[in-house]
Amino acid sequence: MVVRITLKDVARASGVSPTTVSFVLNNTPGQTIPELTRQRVRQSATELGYLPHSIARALREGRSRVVLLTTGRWRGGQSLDSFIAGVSGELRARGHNLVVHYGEQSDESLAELLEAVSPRAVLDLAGADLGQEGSDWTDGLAPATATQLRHLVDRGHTAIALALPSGDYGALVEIRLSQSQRAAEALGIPPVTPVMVGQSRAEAREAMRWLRHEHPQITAVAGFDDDTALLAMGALADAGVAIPETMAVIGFDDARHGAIWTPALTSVHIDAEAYGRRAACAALGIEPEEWTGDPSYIVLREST
Amino acid sequence: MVVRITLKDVARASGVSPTTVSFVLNNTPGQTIPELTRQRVRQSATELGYLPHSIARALREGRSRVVLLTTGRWRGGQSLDSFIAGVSGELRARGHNLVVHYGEQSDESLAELLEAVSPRAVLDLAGADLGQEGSDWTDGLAPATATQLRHLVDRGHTAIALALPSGDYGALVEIRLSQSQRAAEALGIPPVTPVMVGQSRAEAREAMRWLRHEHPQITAVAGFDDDTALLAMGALADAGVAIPETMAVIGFDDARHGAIWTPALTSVHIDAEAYGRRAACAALGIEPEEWTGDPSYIVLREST
DNA sequence: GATAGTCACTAAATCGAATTAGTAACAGGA
DNA sequence: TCCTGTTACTAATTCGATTTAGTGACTATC
Repeated sequence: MVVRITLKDVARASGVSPTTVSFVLNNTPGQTIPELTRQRVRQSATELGYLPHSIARALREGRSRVVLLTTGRWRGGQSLDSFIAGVSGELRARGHNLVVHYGEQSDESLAELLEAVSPRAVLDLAGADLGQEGSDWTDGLAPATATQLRHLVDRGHTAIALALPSGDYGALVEIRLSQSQRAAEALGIPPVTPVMVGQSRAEAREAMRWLRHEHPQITAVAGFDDDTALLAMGALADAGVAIPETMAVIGFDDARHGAIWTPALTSVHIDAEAYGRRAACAALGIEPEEWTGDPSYIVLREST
Repeated sequence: MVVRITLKDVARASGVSPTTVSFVLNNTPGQTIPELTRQRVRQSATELGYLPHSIARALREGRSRVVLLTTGRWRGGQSLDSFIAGVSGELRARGHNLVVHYGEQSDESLAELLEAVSPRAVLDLAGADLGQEGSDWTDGLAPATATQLRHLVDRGHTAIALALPSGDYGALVEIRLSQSQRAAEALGIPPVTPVMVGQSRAEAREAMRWLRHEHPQITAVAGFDDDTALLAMGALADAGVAIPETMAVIGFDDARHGAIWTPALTSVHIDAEAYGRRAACAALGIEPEEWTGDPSYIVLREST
């Protein structure tokens, strides 16, 4: 930190010019430098503990080797954590770093941030990348959605409701719904019945009352996420409905606290690391590695 | 992005040298520049939409106007969110930006990250800043801890257990415990009884059985956090204990899902924004603004 | 009228790495 | 012998803002 080792220092130590050092350390193609010299340079670089000053490099190259991830209002959930871990790991392996900007941001502050970091790329979970279908991340949810419904179908349920939250989840609610309908079709069951459970226990009770009155044939509720599922499950319990005997409930994205409940909530665990790695490759403009199948699985607890 | 407006452009537009522009825009002290010229410069700067290129600036100044927050394993909770919001807001107001690095990091990758971002300062929640007593953030929890116990005392409880999690919470468990003991003393009640509820429902049941057998006089459980409190509450419910009549339960840090439970969990809401702002000032080496009292309050639900 | 002091500026160096445009030195072919 | 090509390098410029060290022009003082 205090004394910075620069290209010049390495050049001096190895008896060549800074230019040559740069050529060697960057493996600049089209340069004819004998192996002996290369070794000398590399050795004194490691001996001195040379680390390229990335700000200088960024100034020259016009952008830094940092990728910025903005999450917007998106919060929590196991899958976000593993997604971030995946992005971060992949980027690191490719000489880059991940940096996360939290919270919703105005366009203005985003511009400032871009200025401040000059990232190589931006992964915007809040905006385009999450909001519209077709991104890796949202497409990644489709198999998980299918996993959720398949579990219920495997247990003999065919009339299924999808509990949806109200509040600021952006386009994600729509996406999950349409993915569920597609999955239902593929599984050969009738379309799922969407039901808004709102944010509070009272709203959820009302919603469940409506559901059981209007759709008495329904025997299972799939949740938009674990909180939504828990809200529905609590409301059903309040109404004296036996879970899972009369009504099965399954969550989504395996938030830790689903396990604490009585009955403990069955959920879909999404290993989003693979998506994270793919997203990282996409951000760097690299062809992503081969796809290794669907990384979502059921965490079986008591509610189904 | 594509066409960058530089100091030179502003200089050309306003008919002065880049030096003068820099002096004007940075309000460099000790410079005698008439107000008329200043206005001219400032006007063409805004007209052209000039934004200083912070990488160039960082290169010159030796560090960027970014503050890095590393969270380590610390996860979730309302208060982390508001803490981050506070830090972020304060920094922005002072011309800086916050960037969060998630996940535990090796020293090596931290060094890399520092290289990549050259932050003005680092706020390390995982390490020193969180782990040891005496930091703003952990000291900030003391009044919240007192709030938690005071609520129980106000409701007539004097024999109180503190439910603690197992797992990787670092020094925070110790800190909360010692703060609780201090608060208990100040409130004139006997020391709280620590009880490890573990991670699973089964462990929690065992812990609650032990607690009720060994300390039958205890009438209230305070949680390390909401998940811990919920775990304890679920175990008590399993054992047929009436909540809050026989045993009151209160959480900490008001995670959203506490409200979904039956009975809904009373908790302590911590408005950590103020702490965040103070932490930001500390990071920038600025004397923080005046302290405006304890920003924690009780969210009263059904469990107390 | 010489000197000092302010005013209103500017030229040039600087931060560190990347890169373009070279240049000596030598080899091989016509 | 001259010319072309290759090898093994290097000098100098660039990225954009900051900052030091000036420089003329003018005013005030002795």
